[in-house]
Amino acid sequence: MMNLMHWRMVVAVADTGNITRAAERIGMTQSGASQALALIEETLGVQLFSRENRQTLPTAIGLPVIEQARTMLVALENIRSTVDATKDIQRGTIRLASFPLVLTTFLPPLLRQFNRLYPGIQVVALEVSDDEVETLLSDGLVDVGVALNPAPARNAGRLGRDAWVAVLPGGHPLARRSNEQGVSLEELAEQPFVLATGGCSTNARSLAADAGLQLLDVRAEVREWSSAFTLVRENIGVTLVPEMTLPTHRQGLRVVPVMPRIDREFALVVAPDKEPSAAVRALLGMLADRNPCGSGLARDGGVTFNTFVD
Amino acid sequence: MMNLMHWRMVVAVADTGNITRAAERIGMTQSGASQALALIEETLGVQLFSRENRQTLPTAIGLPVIEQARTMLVALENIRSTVDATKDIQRGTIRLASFPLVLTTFLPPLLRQFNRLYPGIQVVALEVSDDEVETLLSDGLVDVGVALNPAPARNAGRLGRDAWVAVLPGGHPLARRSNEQGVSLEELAEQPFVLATGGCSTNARSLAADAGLQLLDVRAEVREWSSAFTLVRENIGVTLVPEMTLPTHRQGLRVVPVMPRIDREFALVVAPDKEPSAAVRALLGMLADRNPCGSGLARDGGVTFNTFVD
DNA sequence: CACTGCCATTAGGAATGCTACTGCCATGAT
DNA sequence: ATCATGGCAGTAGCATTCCTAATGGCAGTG
Repeated sequence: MMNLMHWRMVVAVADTGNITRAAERIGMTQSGASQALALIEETLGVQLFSRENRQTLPTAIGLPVIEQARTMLVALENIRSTVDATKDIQRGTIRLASFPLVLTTFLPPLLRQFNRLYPGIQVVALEVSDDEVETLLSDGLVDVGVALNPAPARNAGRLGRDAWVAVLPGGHPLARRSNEQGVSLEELAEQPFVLATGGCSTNARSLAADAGLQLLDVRAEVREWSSAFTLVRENIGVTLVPEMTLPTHRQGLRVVPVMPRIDREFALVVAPDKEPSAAVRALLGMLADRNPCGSGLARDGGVTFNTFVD
Repeated sequence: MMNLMHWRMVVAVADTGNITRAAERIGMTQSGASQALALIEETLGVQLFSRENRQTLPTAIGLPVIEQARTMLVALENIRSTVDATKDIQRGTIRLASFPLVLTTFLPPLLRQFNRLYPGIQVVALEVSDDEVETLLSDGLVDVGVALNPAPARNAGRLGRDAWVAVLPGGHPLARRSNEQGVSLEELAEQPFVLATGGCSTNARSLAADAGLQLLDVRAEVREWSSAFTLVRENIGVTLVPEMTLPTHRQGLRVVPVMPRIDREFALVVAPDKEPSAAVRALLGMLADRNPCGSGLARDGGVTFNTFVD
């Protein structure tokens, strides 16, 4: 009763009204068909067909049973077509370009879940500077990239947003500012400064320049955020970093919001005027699914990686 | 992929997120579960689950497949409950009382089809006179009986109707009557008469009496219809019989309608104020199914029988 | 490091399921 | 009557499937 082949027999007999023809339709012996039927009837304890003289017809109990058997076979057929219809997301490769910050914060959980849902699709993440992403996309060297504040018209999958915050030594005069008041970019630019880039062209210096300012007293320029925090602890200067790069242990540090806020949004984008592959659409679809419901995306920073492999 | 047990595994894994627990839920080894899953995935050529660190979760393709698998299992469960719910029509006996005419005409095809649809139910037919049926019913000696012109209020299954016709020797004066004009009961009652009863108390004599007449010249009284036809052929007299008893070969006979028509309706009835069994309800249900659509009930007379056995 | 939870793999034995063959029954033709 | 035919059931045996038991690998965790 647990063998779907037997139920195929039941349906075939119902269709043909004849065990012998049902058997050859399925490609089996008449004997096997007869046995299959008998086995099912015995297991159910019910006669499903009346063996008439020249035909084998369903009984009153057989009729609804046959209907359910058809349902089972239709479901099986649906499974087959579902699998066939999803051939394009069964295997494949997505080349992804991202700058380090997002690559180590937003992307890991996303790509982890993507890899869970689409284990056949390999995501190759390329760590680049933020200003290289668009070039790679339009050159077709990557399929999807991380963009900052993308144009709304663009087919983008929102990853999240973050704000820049000031990090000061514990004893610094500005460290007494309340979280509500915060500090301004002007105030920060005047302080002895530890410039951290995180490998990004968007950094404290470019932000200041955007605001018509310049950092007046840069005491150090480092690539790693963690290096900057160490230097701030040592009272070398203040720094300005994306909120999400903050370490969990912050002894000796004071984090103060920048006012007015400097926000930016991260999103996955594809090359304009290019049809994304089914795999890429699946990746963007995951973001579309989860963003309306708000986050669900846990922070999971600190991981360094280049490739997600099946 | 053709083994429903495997699909039970798939669903159980989806439910528990854990192959080991799924296995013990179904009462199988972890090893077997793992193999079942692997077999299905291999046959489909698709990975349905991602083996995460501590749980086994469905992939994007797995999700719809699992849904269809559930459909299959639900259908199987429906089959089980259908069978359970029809225990009362799987075996049983119906005692049926009928007078010979209906027993040999309307009932054989009906009971044949009933036996096909409900092979577990034995129908024991009792051949009685028409006036005994109601007694047997109310005494509980039979479950269902054939009635003539039952009250509309009664829970009855219509079998069909027939009309009485006159059968005359070929050279008889009344034999020249057109089918439209027919002959009247009065005219017939005056003729030399062959009285055929068919074992029924409703016969030519009782019909005449109902009309305030009497048969003036009864030359023979026989039980078998066929005997009456022979006697009519021999010019012994005329006779009055139910239409359906007419032989197929009618050489030497002239069949003329009786005007005004004398009709009667046959129906299966149960004892009043008694709840019929499920088996009897099934039998009456068959008549209800077929009567609105008009007949379909082929004539199949001439068979003498008492019992229909599986 | 040991330990645990979870899964895959292997080998072997049991059960299942199919085929080939035979027999039975009813029907219909000769 | 007899035979031929069509359809189903029963049996033996073989091939396959499928399950269990045991082992090993891998990733977290104390």
